[in-house]
Amino acid sequence: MAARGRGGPRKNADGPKSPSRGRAKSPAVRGRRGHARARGPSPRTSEPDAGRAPGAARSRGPAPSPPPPTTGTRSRDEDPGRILQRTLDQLPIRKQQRSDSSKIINDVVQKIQKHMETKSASFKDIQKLTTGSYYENLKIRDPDEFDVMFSVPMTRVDVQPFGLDGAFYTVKMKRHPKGPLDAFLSDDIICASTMLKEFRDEVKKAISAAADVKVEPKKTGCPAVTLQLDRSGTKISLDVVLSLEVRSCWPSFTTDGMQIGNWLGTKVRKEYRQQPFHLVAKYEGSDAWRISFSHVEKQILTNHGNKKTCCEKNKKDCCRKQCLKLLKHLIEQLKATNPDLSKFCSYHAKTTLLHACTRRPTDGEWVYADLSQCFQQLLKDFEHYLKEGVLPNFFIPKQNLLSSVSKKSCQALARLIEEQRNNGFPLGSLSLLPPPSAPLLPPLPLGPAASFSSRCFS
DNA sequence: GGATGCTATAACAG
DNA sequence: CTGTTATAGCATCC
Repeated sequence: MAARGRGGPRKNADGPKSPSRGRAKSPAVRGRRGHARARGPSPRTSEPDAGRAPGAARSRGPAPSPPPPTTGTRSRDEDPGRILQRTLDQLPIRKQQRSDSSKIINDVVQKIQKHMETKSASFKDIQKLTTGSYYENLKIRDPDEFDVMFSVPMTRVDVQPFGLDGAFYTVKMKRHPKGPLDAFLSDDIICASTMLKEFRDEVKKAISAAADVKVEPKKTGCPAVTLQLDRSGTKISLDVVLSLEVRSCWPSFTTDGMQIGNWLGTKVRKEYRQQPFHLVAKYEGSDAWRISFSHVEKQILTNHGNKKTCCEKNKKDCCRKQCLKLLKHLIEQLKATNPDLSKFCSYHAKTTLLHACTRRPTDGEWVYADLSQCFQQLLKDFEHYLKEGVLPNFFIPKQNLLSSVSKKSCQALARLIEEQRNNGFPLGSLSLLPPPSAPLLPPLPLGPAASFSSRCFS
């Protein structure tokens, strides 16, 4: 997948399949380390700890476009930027945990991959594609959920929409010689559920020797084979997803989607649209496959700046990813105590951010020091979608990601978020998570964050 | 086709 | 801030 922006000397920036955006970082610019702004619980001095969010309310310099409107509710004496920063500080995955989990996951994934390549006729051409939050560096708190797609490259297929919103498609093989997928065909149409059933069986075989890996029962409509790993106390769930990689023009339902022209540029958009797309299988129902652009999402989020240098070392930092992490965190927190919200997922958050980036395309509208305002605005965006009950898929505008969520749930979440937002610090409740490793220290003198923690949502 | 090298990103220590 | 450690991912070499 993607992540083209990474690795290897880029020979040139305009190879036909390179979505590179001509962004080749010159060698001189490399070696950027992460922004070490999150460093566990902040120092307890009164010094500015939250390195990056000092004066959220301060002037933003020559902003190319008007700042997001500030809500008048900035709270009393506490700097909301600081509260947000303290919350953010609690979200990163700890190094040791990351190391432990990835070791376990990589081991299992490699087993499955090897098995498919060597023991299975139908899936021997499969390609591994890592997707989802963890591999986008957007997973928060615990590395306990991983997504890996196993993708079968297709040549010469006819993809037809199935249904009205452009989310599902049937796949027909055109004039084909005998091939490894013949067993899944009926009238040359690839049957998703048959193929997925066999895939699932192969996954089971691949991990049959591992006592600490369990296969979850299949869930109708869910495209994944979900594995539960429990190795010496570390519990991880791994979604293994079967997909078809289609190298042809994107379906017409996507024509008006992914409006990143003003944000990342029309050239970049064109490059992305020249990449293959994926169709993921699901159980039961029809023989339809659901379309997925997770590889493009990953690239967009990696190369998220209006300017090429966004977030590079010694260049301006933006807060797009931070805003997304905070929104995901907020939704997770609300879900944890509210059963009515079970239908909401992190993809709603991600989609909201993508739309927000197209509406406010310049880096100047996402300056790190303005985290507080940017996040408030993002919450307002989300509330708007909830109140309308309509959140268009970023790639397929006709598809409403809230169509299967009841109006009641949408209203409920909108109200909860509004309440948070109008509270002065929407995140007050959030920053209460106990620090990752036992909080030996008394609450910091900086503010109510710590005392909020046990109060809200409990 | 596996080992290795290089780079991007991030956590984290000083 | 700088430097170190770690995973991920691409490219290249043998």
